This record gives sequence, structure tokens and C-alpha cells, in this order.
Amino acid sequence: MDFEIFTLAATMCREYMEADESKQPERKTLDDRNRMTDLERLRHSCAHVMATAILRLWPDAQFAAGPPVENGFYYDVELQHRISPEDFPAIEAEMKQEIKANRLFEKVVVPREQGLKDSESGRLGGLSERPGNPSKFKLGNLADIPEGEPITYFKSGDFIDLCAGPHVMRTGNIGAYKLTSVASAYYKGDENNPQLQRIYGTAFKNKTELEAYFNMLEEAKRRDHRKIGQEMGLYTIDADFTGPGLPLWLPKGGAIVEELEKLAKETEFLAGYVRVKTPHIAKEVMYKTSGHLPYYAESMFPAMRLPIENEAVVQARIRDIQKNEDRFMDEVPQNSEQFEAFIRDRRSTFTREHKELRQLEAGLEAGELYYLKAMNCPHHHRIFAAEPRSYRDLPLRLAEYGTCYRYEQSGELFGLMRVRSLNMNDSHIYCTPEQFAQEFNAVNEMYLKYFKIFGIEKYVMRFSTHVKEGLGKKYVNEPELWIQTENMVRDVLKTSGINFVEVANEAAFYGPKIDVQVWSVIGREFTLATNQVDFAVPRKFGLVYRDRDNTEKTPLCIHRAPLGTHERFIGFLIEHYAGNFPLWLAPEQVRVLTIGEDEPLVNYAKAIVQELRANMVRAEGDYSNDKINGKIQQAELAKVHTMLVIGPRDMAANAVSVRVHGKGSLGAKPKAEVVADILAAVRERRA
RNA sequence: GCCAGUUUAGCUCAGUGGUAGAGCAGCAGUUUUGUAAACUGCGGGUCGUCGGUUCAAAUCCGACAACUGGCUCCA
Repeated sequence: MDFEIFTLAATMCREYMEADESKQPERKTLDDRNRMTDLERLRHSCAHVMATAILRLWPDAQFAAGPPVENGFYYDVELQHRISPEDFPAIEAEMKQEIKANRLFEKVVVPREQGLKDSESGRLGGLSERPGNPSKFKLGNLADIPEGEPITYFKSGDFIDLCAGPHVMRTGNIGAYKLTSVASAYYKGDENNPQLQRIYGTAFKNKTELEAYFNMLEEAKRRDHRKIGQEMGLYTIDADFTGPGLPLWLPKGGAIVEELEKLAKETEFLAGYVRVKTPHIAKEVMYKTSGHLPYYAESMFPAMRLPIENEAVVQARIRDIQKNEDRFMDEVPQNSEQFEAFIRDRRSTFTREHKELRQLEAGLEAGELYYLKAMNCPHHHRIFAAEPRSYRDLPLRLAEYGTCYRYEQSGELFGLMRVRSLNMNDSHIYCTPEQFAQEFNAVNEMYLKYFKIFGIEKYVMRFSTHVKEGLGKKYVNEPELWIQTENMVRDVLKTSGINFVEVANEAAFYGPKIDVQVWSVIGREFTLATNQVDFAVPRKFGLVYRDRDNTEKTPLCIHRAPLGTHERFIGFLIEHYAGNFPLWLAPEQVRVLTIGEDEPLVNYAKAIVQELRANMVRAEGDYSNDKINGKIQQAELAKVHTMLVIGPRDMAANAVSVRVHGKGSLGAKPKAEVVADILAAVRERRA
């Protein structure tokens, strides 16, 4: 392996990490703030009202920052008393008084000295001066305001706050509000700063909108993939024995996994992909080359140490070479003429042996460590490297449902959405620059095809690009390649009419990337997958193809995973469909329910189940002696897609009575017709 | 990892220091059925784990674990 390239990559990686750590959040300009939407204004004003209410109850409270956020607002407060949801009614009651008083939000521009004075006296973020209790966080905020920018207060009743606004006219404009939760946060997001209590709330123009918001939350709760996953028996997380973040797919969830893989395999086959299969572990050198180690070691499972098979032989050879080197040093002549002849004579042997020594030593040290893979790309790169490649072999599209392991922090784990073992719908497309646009476009088309199948109507592709200043630091220093690949990506996105936004300075280290965000039917946002253009790592792995002109060139690599991971994608689908999967995905597609348990009737039902199963339909039979209403209830609660109710009347007519989950009874139909329709719906993956 | 909350039967949950409960699910019977639950009975628990306080702990205290909300949003 090429040590220089590795060293270079390591250096760049380190620089990237350091650059990332020191990244300061950019300060919002006053212009940005004035672009606040009406709703944000209202929520920010509500934060002031909440602060006023908290001060009425606990006058010594110290406030830090209280911005509007996506679904409401918060205010960070330092207070001896630990605020809990039990305190919310009291705070809300005080807020009600403030809003009823309909106080004016008055803006006052003050000189900096005034700001300092009012911070010292505790007046800022307070209802009155508080001797001995200065507004320390406001003082800190004041220091962040650049010279020349005006310093403004907003005053509503007794409450005066250091604040750039903007606000609504009067507290009475706040139509409907509610406190929602309390969390902890560090002042200015820095863990070296004091920890504050963050009180979250939300506010709307009127009660109707507030209620609609809470109804949406309720609906989201009903659809929560953890709840439905439990109820439907899709997966379980056995924290005690298997481990946290390591989901076990139960048979019903396994059925969904299988269907998704089938879909991916068919789609990818038709798109000219070839399937590969790679192990779950690899030697340390793999991840040193890829750049994961040591800088990403924290998000990988700790290494396992394997004994080196021929350690004794290796060590004997190392000793031999070391002896040779010692002898070489001893034999070096003092005389300069002889020295040159000596060097000429011995140089090639010495360098060969020295290189071997370094390799053996590295092998002793590195070869014994194995890591669980956090990504499939390195394995795929090695498959590319396994044979000499010609431009005629490209594009080479290696696809695999690969299982990766990432050691997410325990607090980050979340149902199926954030796990430690993940099955990726992964593929790496190696292509020439000339082929890039077409390949990238084909990937996008695959996304759109999937969106259609799953009824995903709202999506956006976030196209992240580099900025020149970051070259060689945050981004690999290849100015032309960046511009070239970004232009190619942008052109494809534009000409294909795909919905995308471009975000500067958020690209990956190795190349521009596209994050795909989708919205479920109830409007919850999910990040499904990341597409990445990679022009750096293939080079680190020394991947080349021989081009028409008989020179070796490094291929471009497109990293894509339209179905993301099984874990996250199925989590999304559960919430998207509320567990009511379309027939082709439904864990239990058909259940045949008999009215009574007469033998001929049960035999007729069993024959139908058999016929469906012979056609790979997941069909079950309920031949128990429960009442038919009871059986239907059971099947509906289990979200069985199609129920075939069979009584003596149906058997006599060689028919079945069809009932579809959520749609009710569809009446009796000829058996053959029903079976044919079920098979067609599955085959076509009907919504 | 940090802050907070939660953890009682397979599931959903009640139980504020004095004999561990309900519904559903499971099992055994009875019932013989036409589109969202027929009836009876039975089994099922070291109350997350470990330690402490107490005559007595599911209940009070502490540690740990798992789960959940938050930890990106900046006057």
C-alpha cells in the first residue's frame, strides 16, 4: 500500500476534523432576523411572555436565549428551582395575565454603556433591578454584539430584555400557546458553560391552529413506528441479551425486509447492477486506508484482536533484516570514493529489505486487529481492485444489502431510526467522467421510481457543495474535480426537473453529496439516504482502470442507497402507512376466516390458503370456533390486508367474501377471480 | 456521554409503607357462528438490577442498566 497517500489522507482527515470542531455557528445578521415570519415573531414574543411569567414566580431567574424554533419557541433559564411539567399550569396562568393585559412591545435603542449598566444591575431579563444578581448571560450576549450594531431592548410591561426583535405589536396578539417540555442545554451550546433549563412551548395565531398542531402530534404518536412495530410484532429490541440498538426482525417484520430486498434486487438488476456479498469485518488497514481510522474510531465498535497466524516466522524474518541492516551500517566505508561504490552496490537490496521490514512490522501491529464494518465502500473498493479493469468494464455497479455496525452513543439510539446495526441498500458505481452524468441521472430516476411505488409525494434533494476557502482543509484539495463534479451533478438535477435545493459548504470531505429528505403522509420529515460523489477515496485505494489511450485513470465513484437502511426505511414506512401496508408489503397478506368449523368448509378454506401459498402469497387460515365477528376483529387489529370470509353460501357457489382492511366488506366474488386479483396486486406492487 | 422523566404478568395499565391487581393475550372446556370481540374456568410476578432505611419496601433513599424527551436553532 502507498504510505504517502495514506499519510496525506490522514493529514487531511485530521485537518478536516479540527476545522469541523472549531466551526463557529454563524451569527444571524439583523437582516436575517427581520426576515422572521409572522409566526416566528409571535412565538418569539411568546418566549418573552413566558420569561415574564417565570419571573413572577421566581424573580431571581436568569435568562439566556429565547428564539423561535421549528414548532414553537424556547427560553433558556438558570434557576435554583427545577422546573417540571407540573409547574406549567402555574406559568401558563401567569402568561394568561400578561396576554390579557395586552402590553405593548416597545423597542428602545440604547448606548452600549447603558446595556452594561442594566446587565450589572440585573435589570435585563428581569422585572426590576436585582441587586447582587446581575444578568450574566445577557452580559455575555451583549459582548457578542459587534461594535457599530445598534443595541436594542424590548420592553413589555415590567419585563425588559436585551433583544433584537422583531416582535408582535402587543402581547394580546398571541392567540394560543402551550408549554410543552423542559430539557437541559448549555449556555451558547458549549458544554464548558453552565447548564441551563430549556423550557419549550409553542404558540399559534389562534386556538384552532394550536389544536390542529396537537392533533398532528397525537396522530404522529399513534403512528409511532415503535408503538406499531410492537403491536404488529414487526421487530423487537432485546436490550438485555442482544444489546441496545440491535433490532431483531420478527417474522412479520422479516417479511417486509424480504419484500424490500426483492424490490431492490429486481430494480437494480434491471438497471444493470451486479450483486456482491462481503464479510462484516475487515482488517484495520482497510479502515486506515479508507480514512475511518483513527478519526472515526469513536463511531465504530471497538476492534477485536486476532492472533497472527505465522507470528514466529514473521518475527524471525524481522530479526534477519535488522541484522542485515546493522551489518550494512558497520560496513559503510569511511572513504568517500569507496562509499559511493558501496552505496551503488548495496542500495537496491537495502531499500527492498527496509520496505519489507516496514511492511512486516506494520503487519504485526495492524494485521491482528479486525473491525466490524461501519460502511460497505471499502469492501467494494477491494472488489474493484481484485481484477485489472478496463474502460470497457465501466460503469461497474456493485450492489449489496450490506450490514454495517456503528457505535452510536446510547442517548442517540431511537427505535428503528437510530440503531447500531444497519442493513444498507448500498451500491457503488465506478465510472469514467464521461459516463458520470448518465449514471447519476439513472440513480435519480431510481429514487423517483421508488417514491412513486411508496406514494412519497413530497421530497427534496439537498445538494451540498464545497466552498473554495475550505479546499485542503474541510475538503480534499482538488479544485477542478470539485467544480467539474458539482457542475455535472447540478446539470443533471436541473435537466431532470428534480426538486432540489443547493447548500454551499456542507459537502462531504471527498465530494459533493445529496441528502434525500422525504415527508410521510402526515408531514413528518425523514432523512432517508445520502448520495455521494466520491473522487478521492478510489484514489486512496489506488483504484485504476486502463483507458482507451492506454493510461491508468482513477474512476469516479457514486455512492448511493435509495432505500437507505432497512431499519430507517421500514421505520419510515410504518409511520407513512400507519401500519396499514399495501398488499405486496403487508406481513400477513391474506387471512381466510371460516364461519364455523365444519370439516368440508374448513377443507375448502384450507385449499384456498394452499393455492395462495403455492403462489408465494403470505396467507394464513383461521379455522377456530370463534364467532365470525371475533375473527374479523382479530384480523383487523392485526392489520391483515385482505380477509376472505367463507361460509356455507360461499362454498356452495365456489366463491369467497372479500373484506379489505380499512375498507370493510366488498361482498362475495368467484374464488378464481379473487385469487387472480390478489396475485396481480402483489406482482404490480399496487399501492 | 450530559440533563430530565419512565421501568409492575407476553401486551396496555391500576396500585403513596402493612396478604401484588384488572383488561387483552395464553391454556382447558362450553357455545356452532355471515363482516370489528360468545361464555366459564385455569395458569402466569424476585414489581428493571443491586444495595440502603424500616418491625415491614412495588411504594422512601442511593448506585447501575434499559427505554423515552431534549442536548443543531443564539441578543
